[in-house]
Amino acid sequence: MAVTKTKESPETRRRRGRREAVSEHRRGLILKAAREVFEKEGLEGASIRAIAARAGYTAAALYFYFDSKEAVYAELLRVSLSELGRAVDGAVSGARTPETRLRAAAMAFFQFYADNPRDLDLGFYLFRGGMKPVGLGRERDKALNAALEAALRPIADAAEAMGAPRDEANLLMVDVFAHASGLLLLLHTGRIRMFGASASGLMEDYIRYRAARVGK
Amino acid sequence: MAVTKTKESPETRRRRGRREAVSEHRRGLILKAAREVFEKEGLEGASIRAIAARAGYTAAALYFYFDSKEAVYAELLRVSLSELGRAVDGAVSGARTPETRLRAAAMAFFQFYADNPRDLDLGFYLFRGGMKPVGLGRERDKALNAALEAALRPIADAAEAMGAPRDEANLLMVDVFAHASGLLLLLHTGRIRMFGASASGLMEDYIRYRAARVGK
Amino acid sequence: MAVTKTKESPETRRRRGRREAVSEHRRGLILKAAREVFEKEGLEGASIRAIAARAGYTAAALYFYFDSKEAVYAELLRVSLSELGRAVDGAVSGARTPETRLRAAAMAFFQFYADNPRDLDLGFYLFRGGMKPVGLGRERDKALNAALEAALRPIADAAEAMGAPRDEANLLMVDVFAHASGLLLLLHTGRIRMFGASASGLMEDYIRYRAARVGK
Amino acid sequence: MAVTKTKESPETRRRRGRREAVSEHRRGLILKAAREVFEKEGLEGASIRAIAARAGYTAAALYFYFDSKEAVYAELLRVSLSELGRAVDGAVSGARTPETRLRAAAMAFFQFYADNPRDLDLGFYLFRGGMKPVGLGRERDKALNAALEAALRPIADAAEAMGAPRDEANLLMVDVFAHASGLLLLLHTGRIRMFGASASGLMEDYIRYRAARVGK
DNA sequence: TATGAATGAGTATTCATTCAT
DNA sequence: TATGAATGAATACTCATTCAT
Repeated sequence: MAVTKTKESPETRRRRGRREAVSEHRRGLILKAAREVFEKEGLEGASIRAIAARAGYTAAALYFYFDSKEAVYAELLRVSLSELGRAVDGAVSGARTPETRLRAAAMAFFQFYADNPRDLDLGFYLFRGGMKPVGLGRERDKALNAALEAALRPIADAAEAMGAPRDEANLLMVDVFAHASGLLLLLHTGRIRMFGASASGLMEDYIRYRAARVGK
Repeated sequence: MAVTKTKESPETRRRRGRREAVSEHRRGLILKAAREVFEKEGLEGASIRAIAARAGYTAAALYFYFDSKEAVYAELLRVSLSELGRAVDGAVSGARTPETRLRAAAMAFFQFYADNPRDLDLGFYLFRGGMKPVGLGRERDKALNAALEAALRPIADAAEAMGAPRDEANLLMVDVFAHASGLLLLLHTGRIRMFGASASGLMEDYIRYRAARVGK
Repeated sequence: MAVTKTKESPETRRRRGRREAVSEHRRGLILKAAREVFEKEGLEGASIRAIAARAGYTAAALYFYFDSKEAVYAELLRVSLSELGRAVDGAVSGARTPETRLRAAAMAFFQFYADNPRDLDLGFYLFRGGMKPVGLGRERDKALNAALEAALRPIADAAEAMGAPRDEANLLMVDVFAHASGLLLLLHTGRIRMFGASASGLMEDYIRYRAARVGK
Repeated sequence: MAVTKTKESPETRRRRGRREAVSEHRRGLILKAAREVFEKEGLEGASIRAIAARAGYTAAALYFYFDSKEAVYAELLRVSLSELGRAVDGAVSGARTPETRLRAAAMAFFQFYADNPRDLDLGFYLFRGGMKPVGLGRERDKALNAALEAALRPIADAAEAMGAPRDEANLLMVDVFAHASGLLLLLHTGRIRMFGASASGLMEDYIRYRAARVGK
């Protein structure tokens, strides 16, 4: 280091704390702007310039807060997944029996994305250029995948509590994930309406019958 | 205008017919090229120039055959959906009982996209920028949706033949569509592998149990 | 190919010839512009935009004529080296004895760069970022190096004709190359003047004494 | 202004001295960092930010010690030239006769840059964008040129000691400078290897024959 | 019908520098 | 003295599209 670092005075510490808080806040504003642009323009239109402009910044300024465009999206996705996780956990915690926990978790997962269509897009962003995984860097990728899996985990846990062997519980979890994803896809692309069906109704039916089969 | 429009002479008509046939053929060549480029490079790499080059044309020349890049993709999708329809019809036609028809149709649908991932991308391309419908013009959109529905119809038909009321048969069809879509999504994004599951196995399980419930 | 290629009509051929000539001419104009920008702004300022602007084009248009910025410079350098070669060959061809050929070749090399300082820069461009070879692609690089060597070759040839063994002739050639380069460097950076010396005088002295030692 | 300027108290003066010493020291640390970055990344990679980071500073902080990026380089070059001077002086001081002094000085000059290629880059940096003098301000420029000349001076001195008139001694010095520069250029750009020659061998040959001609 | 030519808007990212604190 | 924040200009290159010929 270039200077001898003495212990921080309380005043200095306070100032630094304030500065960091402000910085964190601005980071948040940029993320918010990113979300908005992304909501209005879709993933393709969400250029670094557009995001910066919406946040009241120069494009160059964003690089002070994020390393790259990918980093912005990764952060957005991270937050999204953690909210998803909270939503599922919250739903599960209010349920007594394994059966109700299973249904609560599955429906919470479904409902989260039904209510926040853009979060679904965000999840799909990991797989850009058609369906080719994009990889935001190995580590970040792993962390995001782990967060997704964590959000789904309560489903498998409930199934196990109902007496399903672990493998079966896992398959059930994946199956629920798939069904929810499919319905959400149809829902958000207007195809459910096209067939005159109700997405959450279908989800509930599915989960009811699926749950009934657990452990048999 | 000063030009007197006379009725077409037979000779003129014949010539025009030939010209149109030739033109149609060249359109086909371009589509073929587009498919190939698209298969090799994915949606992102499939630029108008790349397609044109592969077809032995200049980029500018493509605009004689298609209005825009979108139009090329729409056409590709149209062909894809009609192939899907044929695949499903073919599978159904070999099945005797309604039950086997139901399973055959559903699995054919699933398998078509499992085998041709790019066709799935193409389907999703209609909803680019995440899930925002791109709208290639109302009419074209309608036609494509109709083609998709036609490909799924045998599923509902089989369900009806098994005794399900029309509404329920329709819902079943949508549900199958959703489940297949979800599994395919997971499959093509590597998430099925991540959870150690087999997509077509899950699809078969799903359809078996689903079929068992028809009419009850 | 998309169309059946029939033999070109004379009219078509003529037209194509004209078009190609025009195109070639415009390529030349761009190269000229590049040279000028490069002369005024130096290598650092010679951006693709600046060149395009000077040529009356959009930056994007340049890519119709050249694959990349490097390609523009490579072409410039190629022309420069071929002119250098011609200059040396011309000088040599007017000399009768090996001794005069040696001097003529060396002085022609020196004089070419003394008269055209920017061509020297161009040569150094191959080695950008300090002295790190940049490599315009292996093949192009090789071709340019070969052109340079060809321009110097007459020096070694003359030395051999004077009785020097091949190895010694080659070393002489390199030595001449080095001395000329050094003097030119000093000349173009104003250092010769700083020491009150005459670059071409020094070059002549050097070559005279050097020639006297050949074969001894 | 309303401020009464009083004579500095001894205490104030002492404090100021300490402050300046500290400042000078930190300047040195930055220069050291600059040198290191520059050695690792070359001129292109040596951004103000990279240098600052290595020195443990923010980019902005550098501007308290240097006026601009150019200024940093100028300072680096100044140090480099003074080291060059020391190297030459050291070599000369160990030599008894004028002849050996001449050879020692010339070879020390050559060897310094052969061993420290980055110092050569630094020298060329003054003439960036090809050969266009960059001008760090007239004065600085003059100082740097003087330092270079001082490093070369022993060569001319030795020649004079051998009996050469001053003018001839000066020309010899320039000629040696040129030859060394040329060989170094070829050496650092890989062209010596290309012709299968040894740079220091050629330098030694050159200086030997050149020395033999002094005074005749 | 097809081409060559050209454009304008767009991409992410880097950089030296400035300034209020 | 030093920092965090911000900027504006710059970079090479790509793309879908248009238009005169």
